[in-house]
Amino acid sequence: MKVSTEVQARPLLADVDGGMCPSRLVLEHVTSRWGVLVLIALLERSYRFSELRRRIGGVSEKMLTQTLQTLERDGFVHRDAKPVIPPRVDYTLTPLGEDAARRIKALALWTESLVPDVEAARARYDESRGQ
Amino acid sequence: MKVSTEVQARPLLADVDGGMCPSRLVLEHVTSRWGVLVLIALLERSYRFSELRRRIGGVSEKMLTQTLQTLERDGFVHRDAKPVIPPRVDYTLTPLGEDAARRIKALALWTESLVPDVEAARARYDESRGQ
DNA sequence: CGGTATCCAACACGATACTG
DNA sequence: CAGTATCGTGTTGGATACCG
Repeated sequence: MKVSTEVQARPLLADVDGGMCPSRLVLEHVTSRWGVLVLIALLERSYRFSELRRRIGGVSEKMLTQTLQTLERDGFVHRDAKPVIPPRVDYTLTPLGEDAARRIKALALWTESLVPDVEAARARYDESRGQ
Repeated sequence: MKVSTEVQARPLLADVDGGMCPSRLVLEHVTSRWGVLVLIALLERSYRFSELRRRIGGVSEKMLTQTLQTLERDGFVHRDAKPVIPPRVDYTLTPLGEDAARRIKALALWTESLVPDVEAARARYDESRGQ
């Protein structure tokens, strides 16, 4: 039996041979530009496609589709396509998605609260060299 | 004085006129590919440039430099350049950076714990259409 | 309505070479 | 050692047009 000579032999989020580690991919999906906004929006209620698009604002159809597909594939979002005319598709969070959304929202709120500090730090940094 | 007519008038992380909102930028910096790894590494101790580069692995000089500069400018990382020959530069977390790093690390750990669920979800998704 | 397909510009990123 | 500068390329993401 191999003795554990190294604690944390594979560092957190380290890449594997050719490509990113799986957890890095998940992290990327839930913190992606539109992924964050989708998760936070769906936390309040379920949305239809175009409704969600208006709710978020500034997202192209392509990117919203792509984001929703990725989140659905990862098991964060449930897609409910009703076979009616005109088509109607509702998106909701799965239990996993709710967990993710709450964490991401907390992070987003913390980030917002941080903005003044960060902008002050940037001003200091820029002034100390830009001048 | 302006009265607050709208609760949540500007949705969380919404973009402003031409460009991303400030908090989105901060979120992007701390969750960026190398930003995450830098913060987590510096949480254990301070590192010199090349030391940090080896510790992380797979990061180019350019990207590490860029990441460190961004994090320094935002006030998450402190850069201590000692005027000696050969040059020696130590990087440490600021108090703000420690806060960020702990949150990011928690998120990363949660993400890792999630990988089996996500991979199972993906397998289900792919099978239900790929076939 | 809820997508898909295609095109294209912008940029992120790595490799390499060079500097203080 | 700790960067900076430059270049080339692959990916990202928006606009547009079309489909069931």
